[in-house]
Amino acid sequence: MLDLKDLRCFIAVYETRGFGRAAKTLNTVQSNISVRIRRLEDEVGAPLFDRLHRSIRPTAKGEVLYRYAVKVLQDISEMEAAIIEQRVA
Amino acid sequence: MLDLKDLRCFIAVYETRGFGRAAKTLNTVQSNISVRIRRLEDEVGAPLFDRLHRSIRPTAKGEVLYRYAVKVLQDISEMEAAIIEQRVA
DNA sequence: TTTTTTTACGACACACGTAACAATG
DNA sequence: CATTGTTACGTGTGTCGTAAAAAAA
Repeated sequence: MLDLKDLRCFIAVYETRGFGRAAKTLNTVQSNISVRIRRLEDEVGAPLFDRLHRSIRPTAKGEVLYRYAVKVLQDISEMEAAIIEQRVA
Repeated sequence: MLDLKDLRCFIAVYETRGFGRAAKTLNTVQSNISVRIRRLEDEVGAPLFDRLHRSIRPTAKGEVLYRYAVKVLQDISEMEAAIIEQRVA
């Protein structure tokens, strides 16, 4: 089942163009990033990044996912802010 | 940290007006619902439901959360559909 | 007695960080 | 050799369902 951590992880990899750099961003290690991305790819049923020699590049599905993932996390931030401020939709 | 399962759980409780009924909806048991809602309330820092004698009622924060939670889950459904259809944002 | 939520508990699964590996430049 | 992603493993944390409790109608 889809997890928000997977989404945050994917976004970090997409934006930093690297598993190791994403790991630093999220204060964790490469191996955790690796398994999360692989599990995401298993769920999607297709690779999200092309592994090149020394860098990675998002696939077409990766590009699509990124736009939606950003929106979802923005909505969640908005929700959290609304809850503590007691603001109404 | 916020979890999508918590959100689904909260929505089920809100819509069914009961922990037990939510449990049936989600194919689980009351106790799991109870701990998830309590953890959500701990994160929010305030109760989301008023426990009445034989029923529950959402608090003001609960009402606010519900609107946003529904939107978040809708966005996620949209994202999942877009990924398998390769549709662009 | 039935229906509700809460709490305790044991078993299993998952997530995390460490470490080692392979491959590239 | 430095940097990349992958894999294996031990430990801890979490999740799940069962069972029992307490309260109310």
